Amino acid sequence: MTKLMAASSFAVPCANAAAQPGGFLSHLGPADLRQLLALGERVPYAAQDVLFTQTAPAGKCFSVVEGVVGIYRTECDNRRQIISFALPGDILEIATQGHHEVSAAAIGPAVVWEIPREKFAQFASHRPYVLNEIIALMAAEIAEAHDRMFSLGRRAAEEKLLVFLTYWRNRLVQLGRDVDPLPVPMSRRDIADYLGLTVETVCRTLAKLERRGAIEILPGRVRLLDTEFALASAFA
Amino acid sequence: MTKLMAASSFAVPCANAAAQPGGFLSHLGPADLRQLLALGERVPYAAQDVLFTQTAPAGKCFSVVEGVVGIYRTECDNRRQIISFALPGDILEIATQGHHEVSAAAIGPAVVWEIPREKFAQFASHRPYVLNEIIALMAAEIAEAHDRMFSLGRRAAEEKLLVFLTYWRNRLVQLGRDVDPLPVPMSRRDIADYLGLTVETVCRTLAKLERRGAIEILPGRVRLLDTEFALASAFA
DNA sequence: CGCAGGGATTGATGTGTATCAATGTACGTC
DNA sequence: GACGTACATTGATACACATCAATCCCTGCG
Repeated sequence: MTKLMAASSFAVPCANAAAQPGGFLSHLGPADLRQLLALGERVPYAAQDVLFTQTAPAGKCFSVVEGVVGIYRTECDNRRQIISFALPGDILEIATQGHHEVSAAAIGPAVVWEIPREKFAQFASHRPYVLNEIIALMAAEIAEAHDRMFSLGRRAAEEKLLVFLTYWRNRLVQLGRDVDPLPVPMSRRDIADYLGLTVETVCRTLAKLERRGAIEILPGRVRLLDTEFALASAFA
Repeated sequence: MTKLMAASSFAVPCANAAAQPGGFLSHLGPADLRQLLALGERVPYAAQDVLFTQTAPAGKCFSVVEGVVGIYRTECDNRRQIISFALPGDILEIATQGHHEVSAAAIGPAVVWEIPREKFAQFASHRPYVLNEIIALMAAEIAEAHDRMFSLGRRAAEEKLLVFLTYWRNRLVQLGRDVDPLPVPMSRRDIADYLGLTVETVCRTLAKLERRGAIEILPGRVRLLDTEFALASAFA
């Protein structure tokens, strides 16, 4: 298994970046894919490293290969709202013109595939079907943003946490990860900034859910026990 | 002035829908534009009328011609989060596949230009440059969604109101509207559902801002007096 | 003109979450 | 193995916003 993975990674470098299930350009042929990958480069990041910051010129687009990348917007007074956690296969800033309007930082060690914007534009310009892939990708991003707005504006802390945990589990399941003790690589502060809460409220609410038997808190992980029941009133 | 507007509306029916400044397909030539418009139809709606609802099949896309349309997501228990207020020139559900994941309703009397999805897809299929317009449109929508998430997650009620009012003024300015007493056609409930607050908090916060001399509340309107100062700490 | 109904406003009160503060815990470094 | 630092947790308290309730106001309608 491991050998197989290594072999295919060697044959098509950075295959993860583009061929993740449900990920970007999954419908591209191998020839296109190889050509596209050759235009970019693999860049490793350490935990907390910043990929790009809002207001900076958007010269490249990015695709997560390994690890988790936090996308966030900040205000001058240290307030931060995490927009999303990007996982392998996710594309960042693919249609951004001019300047970034968000920042991105590695949650833990991460590998990112980066391609200069003009090279990608050139690649796409004589492959019209790529544009449709981009549109589908952005449509999914917009739909997810709508979910987030509802959660941020209309859910209480406990429901925010439960929705987040089940969402996060589903994302990892789609990547074929083991989620029985669900890995939670981001800090409590990251979760708080993602949900529009404070660190303390996140801790307390998780503790409350644990006392109730809905979850079990482990170092760096959370075991989901009864979240479907706890969320019964939250889904239409 | 009025005569001129009427004349040009006659020459190119529904011109508003697509040729709004900054609106969709503003770069299309007149021939393309006329052909596209012929594929759809003008539909009038009364206040509160529903254009489409979430989970319904997304058979058409929409462009607001007159009035304001609220885009929102609801939960079974009456909770509602308004995603955005669509104004003339705005396009709705242009890339939605399958089912709507939001609902839309007219805030006041409105006119909407509607085109069957497959007809539009056919129109776009042999005009690759249209796809780039769509991508730019969606990129702007995503950027705005990021703003909204920050506001919903990280701003207090007063700041939410001030940011909303200045945003709304800017949007109307871009449409060439008179904004000195700023028209506010949506109800307090709509504003509350847009900002993630309750009706009462919206009323109270507006009253507080009025007492402070930042705004003046008029029937159906708000005069902005000192919002830039009041927002001094809110912008980076 | 009087009535009815829905939105807007204001008040009294409750509560969820933030804030402030302290302690606990894990991990990296010397 | 001791220390230091950052993160996590828990407690006490404050406050912003929600909730419940009443009144006001405007508009449409008989």
